[in-house]
Amino acid sequence: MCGDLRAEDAGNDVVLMGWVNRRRDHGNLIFLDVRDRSGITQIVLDIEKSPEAHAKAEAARSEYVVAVKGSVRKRAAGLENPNMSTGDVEVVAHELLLLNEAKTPPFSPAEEAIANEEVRLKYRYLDLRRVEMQKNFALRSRVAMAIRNYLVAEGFLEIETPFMTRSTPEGARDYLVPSRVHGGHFYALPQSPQIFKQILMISGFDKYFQIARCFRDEDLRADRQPEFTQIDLETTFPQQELIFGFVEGFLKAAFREAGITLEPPFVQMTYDDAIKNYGIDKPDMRLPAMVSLTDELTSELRETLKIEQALPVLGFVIPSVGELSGTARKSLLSEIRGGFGDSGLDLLDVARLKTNETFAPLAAAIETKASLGADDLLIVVTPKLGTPAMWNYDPQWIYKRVGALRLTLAAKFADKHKRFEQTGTAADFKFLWVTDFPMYEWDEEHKVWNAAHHPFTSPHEEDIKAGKLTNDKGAVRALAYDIVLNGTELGSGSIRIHRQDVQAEIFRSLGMTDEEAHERFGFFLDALEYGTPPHGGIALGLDRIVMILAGATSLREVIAFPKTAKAIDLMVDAPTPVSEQQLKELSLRVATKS
RNA sequence: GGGGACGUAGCUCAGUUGGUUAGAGCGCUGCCCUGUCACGGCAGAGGUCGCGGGUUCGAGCCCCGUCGUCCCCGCCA
Repeated sequence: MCGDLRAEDAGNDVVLMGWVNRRRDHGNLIFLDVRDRSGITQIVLDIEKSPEAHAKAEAARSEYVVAVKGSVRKRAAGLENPNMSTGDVEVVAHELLLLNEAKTPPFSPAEEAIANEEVRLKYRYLDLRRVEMQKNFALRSRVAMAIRNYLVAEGFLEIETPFMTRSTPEGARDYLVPSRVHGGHFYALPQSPQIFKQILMISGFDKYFQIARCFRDEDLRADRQPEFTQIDLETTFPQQELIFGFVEGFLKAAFREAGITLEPPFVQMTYDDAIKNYGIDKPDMRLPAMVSLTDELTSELRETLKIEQALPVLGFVIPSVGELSGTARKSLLSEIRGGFGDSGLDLLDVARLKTNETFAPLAAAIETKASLGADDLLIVVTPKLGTPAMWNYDPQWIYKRVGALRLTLAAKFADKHKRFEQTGTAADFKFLWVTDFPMYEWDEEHKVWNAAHHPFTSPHEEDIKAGKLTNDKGAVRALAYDIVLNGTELGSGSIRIHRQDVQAEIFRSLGMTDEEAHERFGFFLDALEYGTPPHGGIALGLDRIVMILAGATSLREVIAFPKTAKAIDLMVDAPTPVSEQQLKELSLRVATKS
C-alpha cells in the first residue's frame, strides 16, 4: 500500500491505488502524492517515459481516485523527503488510470488547518479521510480488540442484549420506539444493559461482557453523545477487588495498543476523601489537591477577618502560573469574586496579608501548608459570616464549589502549567478508583432521596445493620465505585443486591410502594427469587477511553458519525419528520410541529 | 430551561468611530515551467457580510428578533 514502500523495495514493480493528496505540476514533469489508509507515496510522471500517463496526470485533481502501475525507485541523493515515511523512494509511473473524478471538496483532507465542525460533520466522509481521523479510528479498533481478547482470555462470554426493550421510569430520559403491532405502546432503547446483565448472572453465565451501544436522551457535552459505547461486564461472587483487577487488566491491554505501559493497581480513594481533597467525585490528579486551612484560621483570626467560624477554609495552588501583573491579578480576583455571586464565599488575599504585620505569620503558614512555589498561583476561599442555606442539606457544598473553581482556573492556565499536555508516557494518565459512594442523594427540589448510583446497588452490610437505611440515609455507603482518568469519569459500577428482601427494602427506602416497585421492576424482583448469586460489575465508556488516548477533547473525534450538541446528524440530516402514512401505521399523531 | 463565544469568498480569517467599488492567505480556473514535496511564475473568476426587521442621508459595523455551530450550568438513576 501507499505507506509501505521503503528503500529496499527499489526496483520492484508495484500497483498503487488511492486518492490524489496533492499534485505538483512542473510542465513536462508531474508529481502526484497518492494517499490511502496506510500513508502517502510520491508518484513521478515524466512525459518522456510515459506520455499517456503524463497526460492523464495533467487532468488529475485533488481527491481523484487513481491507480498507478510503475516501478519503485530510490530517490537520488538530496531529493529524499525526511518528513515522509516513504520519503526515500518514489514510484515512476508507467501507467495511470483515473478511476474516478472528484468535485473540488469544500475543504481538503490534505490541509493542515481544519475546517469548522459544521462543515466537517456535513462532509464527514471527507473529514474522515484526514490522517488524524484515520489514526483515531485505527486506534479505536485496536483498543476494542485488545479488550475483547483480554476478557475472553479471562473466561468472559460476550452476550448481546436487546436494543428494543422496556422503558423504566427512572434515570435518564429514554429514546422511545413506537410499536406498530401494539398501537400506543413503546419500546425504549436501553440506557445501559444493566438489568439484562444482572439477569444473565441469575442465568448462570459467570462472567459476561459486551461492547454495547447505550442511548440516553439528555443534553449533550463535549464528552457526552446521545448514543455511546460501553464496555459492560458483570461477574458472580465478586469482591470489589476482583472487578478492579479485570478492569485494570483490560485497560493495560488497551493502553498497550497506544504504546503506553500502565502499571496497576491504580490508586484508590473513598468518595468522602475525593470531595474533601478535590471537591469533586472525579478528581484530576494531574494537579495538586486542595488544602484545608481550617487549622491555620484560628477563631481570633476568623473574628478579625470576618470569616464564619463553623465552616471550612480551603486553598489550592495552580502551579507555574508565573508573575501576574497588578491589573491582571486584580481582574482575575474580581472575576472569581463575581463568580461567587451571593453564595457567601470570598477570597482571602494572601499577598496583601503578607504586607501586614499582624497577618504575616498567617500568610506564611498558609503558603507553607499549600507548598506554594515561586511561580505558583495560590487561591484561598473563605466563607463569609452567616451559614448559607445549602449547607443544611449539603455539607460538602463548599468543597464542591472550591473544587469547581480549581478546575476552572486549571483550564484557564493550562498553557502555563502544562499539566494537561501529553508526553506519550504512562505519567500522562492518572487513574483512580473512587469507592464508597453514598447510596442516596437528596433532591432539594422534590424533597426526596434518590439512588445515587442505581437502586440495584448494594449498601455496605454494616450500614444496613446499623439501621441507617431508615434513620440516616445520607450516611449510607454503597458498594459502588467509579474509575476516573485525568478528571474524566471513565466508568462506574457496583456490587449488586442479590436478595429479594433487601431489594424490596431499598425500593421502599426510595419512597416506592411495593405495588409501584412491582409494576416497574416486577419481572426483576421475580427473578431475584429463583436463586440469585451475589454479583457485581462495571461499565466503562469506550469512546472516552479512546478520546483520552487519542489526545482529543471531544467524543466527536473518535465517533465516526457523531451528533451535534443539539443531537442532530448533519450528514444524513436526522432527525426528520415522517409521513402521515407512517404515523398512522404507528397510531401516532404529532401534536405540535416545530 | 439558563449563560457565554462564534457566524464576512469553497476553507481559515482581517475589516478602524457607521462613509467611495468589502480585503488577505489557502483553494479554484487558464497559461508557463523536468526535481518538486505547503513547488514556483503570470493572469483570472469567486460575496444574499447566517436570516428577518428597525434606526440612519448612509449599516458587515448600531438596535430588536430569529436560525445554526461550539463551550459551560441545569440535566445525564
